[in-house]
Amino acid sequence: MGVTKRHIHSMRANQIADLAKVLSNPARVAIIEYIGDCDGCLCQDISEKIRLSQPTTSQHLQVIKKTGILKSQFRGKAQYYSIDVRKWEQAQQLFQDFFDATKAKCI
Amino acid sequence: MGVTKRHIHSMRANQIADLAKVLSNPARVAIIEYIGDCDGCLCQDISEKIRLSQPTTSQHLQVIKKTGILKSQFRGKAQYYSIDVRKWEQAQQLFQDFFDATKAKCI
DNA sequence: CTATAATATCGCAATATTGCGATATTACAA
DNA sequence: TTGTAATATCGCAATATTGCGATATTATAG
Repeated sequence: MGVTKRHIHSMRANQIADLAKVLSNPARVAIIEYIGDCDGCLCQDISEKIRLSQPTTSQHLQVIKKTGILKSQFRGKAQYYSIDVRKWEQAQQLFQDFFDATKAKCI
Repeated sequence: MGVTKRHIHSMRANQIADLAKVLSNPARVAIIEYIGDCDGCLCQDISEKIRLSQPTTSQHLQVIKKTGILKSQFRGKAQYYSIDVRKWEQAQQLFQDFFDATKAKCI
């Protein structure tokens, strides 16, 4: 039918898939890389840097933000995006546990 | 237009995205988890375990295999899938470097 | 060779994703 | 309030993904 059958899988499998989906687009990876560089980035600057239109960049930002990995705050008319390091570490841990657990079972 | 613009991003960003795409479906995560458990799994067994049809399961297996993470070998009429630990470690490293590098820049 | 069991591929329908232009919204300055 | 700069949202077309039934392929047993 064409819809991912989330309900038949474990919560853990869905969590990992959800996080991976955020990183499954090179534009979003590039955005995260760029935001890491500067402490607080403008959508406009990111858009220029990754060479995608402002609307497209904004949409990707929303997708990443939905996971909690990004936080933003208005200063003047501009919105400054930065990485929520705590969430970022949690995400890393989720992947790392998955990789480690799988590896351990193979040995 | 609806196509991911891979060419405008760095090779590294594309690599990470490609790998993440494999993990962006919970069925594929579940398959990897299950294959880790048994040393050499049949498509049939995996299909039953994750409760998706045999064709769907086989297709997911091909997608994962394309990255090199899975290897397979025929024994009798059956095909046994198992994880290529070396490739698995490389994949982990790729993610880990990305997470670490991003984190380092934030501090 | 023929039958059989296991897996892979094809073709399809439903849905999701990607990227953009046009437009709406937001927050401040004057 | 009005103008302005920055960001968010809408609506769309093109393409990609997901899952399945039907069927083809593959590898062995007899």
